[in-house]
Amino acid sequence: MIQKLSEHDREKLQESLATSGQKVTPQREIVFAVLLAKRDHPTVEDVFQRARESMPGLSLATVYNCLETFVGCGLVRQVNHERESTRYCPNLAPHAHFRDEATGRVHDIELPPEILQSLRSILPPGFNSETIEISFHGRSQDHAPRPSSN
Amino acid sequence: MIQKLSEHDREKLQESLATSGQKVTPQREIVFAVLLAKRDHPTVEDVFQRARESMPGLSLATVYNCLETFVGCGLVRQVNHERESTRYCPNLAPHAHFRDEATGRVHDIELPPEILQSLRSILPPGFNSETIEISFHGRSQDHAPRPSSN
DNA sequence: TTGCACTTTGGAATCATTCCAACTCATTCG
DNA sequence: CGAATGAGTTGGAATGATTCCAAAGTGCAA
Repeated sequence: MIQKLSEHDREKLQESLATSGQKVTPQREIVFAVLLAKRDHPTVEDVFQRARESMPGLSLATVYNCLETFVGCGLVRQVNHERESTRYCPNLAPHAHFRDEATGRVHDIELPPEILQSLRSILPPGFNSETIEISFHGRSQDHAPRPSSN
Repeated sequence: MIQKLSEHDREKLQESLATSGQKVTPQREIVFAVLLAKRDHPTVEDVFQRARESMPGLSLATVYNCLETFVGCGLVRQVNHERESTRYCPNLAPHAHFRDEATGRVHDIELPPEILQSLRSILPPGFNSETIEISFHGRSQDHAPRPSSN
């Protein structure tokens, strides 16, 4: 069972929603409380299950709505931005990706070894990573089709 | 229409496949050629469309199979590793994620501002990024449930 | 009380991906 | 040669996450 929001968290919720003309509802309170209660990066389904313990009538659609709302007003982040079709690239050198939100295009960004190295160094002991994925999201002025080198 | 593979690329294909006991087939040649021809990070559907121009009977399932095979033998990379359910987290401070492949759990990794800064600096001029997503994939020794701070 | 804007809801629809059973084709073996 | 084997391919069905939609609910303001 999920604890009620603290006064402070309720205010945060209320304010964030208000800035985009939206309201606090019992459903939103519970969904937000679920996210704060256990920070294990739950899926929508997880949130749904947990929230239902406190509000059995809650619907899955509402959970989707709440989460989208929260992301929209900056209360919460999505861990997997990339929920579109999987893309493939034959560039095996270490590189990052830049996704242009205007065009949907994805560009390769070269990744200097020092950076890769320093990234690896921020992992706490006991964490061993085989791959690192880095993706930038934004806009680029480069809208011309680039030569497809080979 | 896709150009045939160069001798060199065909060999690369042949060797990579051979190491995992697999063979070169016309379908695989075309799919690989499609990937090399235009390095724009195509989706499976894109690859399917392009490959069909050269081989009208090709099926979508085969394209999925080929791509999976290529990823398996290291010929090609997937741009979006994260093709599972979207996850959410209320940690708004800049941080990276570490996904433990053994448990499926996702951990937050603190991200020092210098690193964030140096990452931003590798973007070529004209690229403006609002968000950077960094995710490590590997194994961690930390399998104990961590206290869910709040 | 009525109207309006925002919400919630359940079910249908969509979309990427996976699964599966039938089929092809080259190779091996008797 | 002709059957058996096995990797590979195929189309269609199944799955799973997510989105869409239309109907109903909930204040609040005029």
